[in-house]
Amino acid sequence: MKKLSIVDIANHLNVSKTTISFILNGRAEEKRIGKELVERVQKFVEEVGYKPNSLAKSLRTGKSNIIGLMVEDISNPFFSAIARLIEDRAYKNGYKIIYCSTDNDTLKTRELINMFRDRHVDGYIIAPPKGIEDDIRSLLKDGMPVVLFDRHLPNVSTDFVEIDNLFSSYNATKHLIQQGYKDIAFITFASGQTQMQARLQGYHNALNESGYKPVVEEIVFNQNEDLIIAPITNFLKKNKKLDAVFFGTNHVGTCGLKVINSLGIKVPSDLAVVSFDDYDVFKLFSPPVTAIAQPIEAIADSVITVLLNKLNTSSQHISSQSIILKTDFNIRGSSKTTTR
Amino acid sequence: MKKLSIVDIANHLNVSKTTISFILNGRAEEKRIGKELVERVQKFVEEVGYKPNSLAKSLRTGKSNIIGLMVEDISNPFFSAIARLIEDRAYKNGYKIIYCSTDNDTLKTRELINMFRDRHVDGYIIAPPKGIEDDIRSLLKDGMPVVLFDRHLPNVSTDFVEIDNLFSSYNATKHLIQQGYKDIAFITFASGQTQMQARLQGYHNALNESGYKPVVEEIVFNQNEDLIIAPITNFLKKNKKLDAVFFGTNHVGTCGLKVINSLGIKVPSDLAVVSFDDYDVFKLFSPPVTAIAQPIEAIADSVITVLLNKLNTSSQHISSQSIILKTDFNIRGSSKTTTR
DNA sequence: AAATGCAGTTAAATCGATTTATCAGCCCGT
DNA sequence: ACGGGCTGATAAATCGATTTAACTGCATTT
Repeated sequence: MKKLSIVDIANHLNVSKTTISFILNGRAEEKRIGKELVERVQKFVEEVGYKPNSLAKSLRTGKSNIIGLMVEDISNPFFSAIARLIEDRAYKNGYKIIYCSTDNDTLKTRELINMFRDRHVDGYIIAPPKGIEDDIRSLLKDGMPVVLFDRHLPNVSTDFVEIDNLFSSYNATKHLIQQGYKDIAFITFASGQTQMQARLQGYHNALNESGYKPVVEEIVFNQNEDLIIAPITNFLKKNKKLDAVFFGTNHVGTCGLKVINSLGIKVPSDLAVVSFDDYDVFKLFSPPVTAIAQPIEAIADSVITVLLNKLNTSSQHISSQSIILKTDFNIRGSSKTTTR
Repeated sequence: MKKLSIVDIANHLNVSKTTISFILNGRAEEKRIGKELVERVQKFVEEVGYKPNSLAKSLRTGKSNIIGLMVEDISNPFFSAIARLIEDRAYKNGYKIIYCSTDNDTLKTRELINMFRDRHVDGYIIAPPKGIEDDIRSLLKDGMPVVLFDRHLPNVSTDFVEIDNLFSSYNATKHLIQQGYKDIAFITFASGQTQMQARLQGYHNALNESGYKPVVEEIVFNQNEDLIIAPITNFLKKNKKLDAVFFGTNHVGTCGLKVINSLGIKVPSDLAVVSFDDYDVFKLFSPPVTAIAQPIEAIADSVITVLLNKLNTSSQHISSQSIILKTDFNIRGSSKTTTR
């Protein structure tokens, strides 16, 4: 028993396949097809469970109902949580997701974009690495709906969803200062991306206001965790006079906590800790780590809303919108209970 | 400048599109096409960067080069880590991934399978919920390559990749017993799936050997974490005489630790903790939690190897294979340093 | 009576590839 | 001089849908 095609249906009912197609696409009324026939067709289609071949459909219409989702790394809890929510919303709206991890590698991302393009995805959701500007522009030029998130590309005019990195970072640093900490380091991944630049800036702004000296350590990203732990270890060993650290991402923060544990550093008496991106590790560490929580649901909602909007309105006239969301600052045990 | 089709190429070179197709598919030799012509075509194709429309290709050949990946929940670190690795391997072999989270919901899974099927994915990688047996059988009947992982369906004969749940669980329980613990509870999600049944069995086996009484608490899964934390809290409050708990999954384990913290229970003096599925939270908890680590890379490798194998050998004669992998038992601080 | 309009339906073109079947020369042997 | 066997290439069918353009009656205008 092969899969049925529209021709099989048409033959069986002694009707033209054109008619079937019109009926199935809800254009029966528009095409003035008799109610009785419409019903007969619908009943039969239902009965045999006929589903149009979506490939053929896509080939003809140019629409695939697939959204390409490119995150930095799906195994990062921040991205996997967002992916999960985006997936839900997308499926609910009749879209499927093809996803991939870019590793912030421009070349890899370029290849993946081409792959998506080749697959005729209808829209793109991308956490873009630097250097991918031209590829995104090229997508836009061809009228593809693109929404960036987590960061944006300053020289590309496109829709994006972000959080208020500058303020969040400023605020967290300020918090440490108010707690009495003076030698506050900022440890993060080396990255020219906007979100990290903003976080760095926020940190600097807060320190400047108080006249404290910034100490920034930039780690080169690597899939191998040991190569992240090693430089953090060196850094903390060298800078013994630090009394607080601010980690720029959840991943750095987690590695940082591992270092702190292995060096036997006491939190917060030896060293206070704050991190960007809240998650279970920070909640469960002893003492729990104060962290900046991104509004994951709101991000996912905004992203998908903006994208669906672009997908449904063919008008190219809408100028691109930037959505900047607020973060939550979750102050936890260590800093609250400590007075110095 | 529209996208080029094979006809454009053919016209421009004054050659038949058939010829172009043969050359591009490496059948030039077989079809005795002149070397000179082959070169001319290849050069031009390279020059203009022509890529065949993969939809049209898929429509004709029936192959989509897409693998459907269905995990329980992509935001669970265990699954997202595996997804990441599978993604890498798949892309390296020219396959893309469409993924989705089943939530262990049979109905949702059924719909997703149909969606995948509709999209003509070439193969399926599934962590199957119960009740989906018939759908899987139907896939197999139609000759679709299917690999299950993390669990299997006892009444469906298909390839699957798993870990040795029974032994791992037995071993972990045994470890607690050897440390001197007597009142050991097993807390997990209620689930009829094979992996959980095996874990339960292992726990029971170990306790039976020692003549201790099993105490099992099964939590109903819920997306809302509060509804997981609440029953665990009740359970721990009611069973004050417990001296150890064994959590059946990373998610339960994490929630369990939250409960332990909020109740002010001291680990391991009040309560020793062991969990299935190792990850950062367990490593960084104080004291670090002993955990059973699944060999994530090996699982991903096995899954993709088995699937690619099935995809490349059209012969249906190969009987299905089951791969059972060993786990690592990571004994950490709490249990090692404590003697009772 | 020819023209127009409309309701109801459909034949045929199209999307962009792959694959089957065939064809035009040319050489060879008988 | 004619069938057979190569070589090198292609026309046409096919995959399964959508969409355009047209066609058949019948009623209504002009």
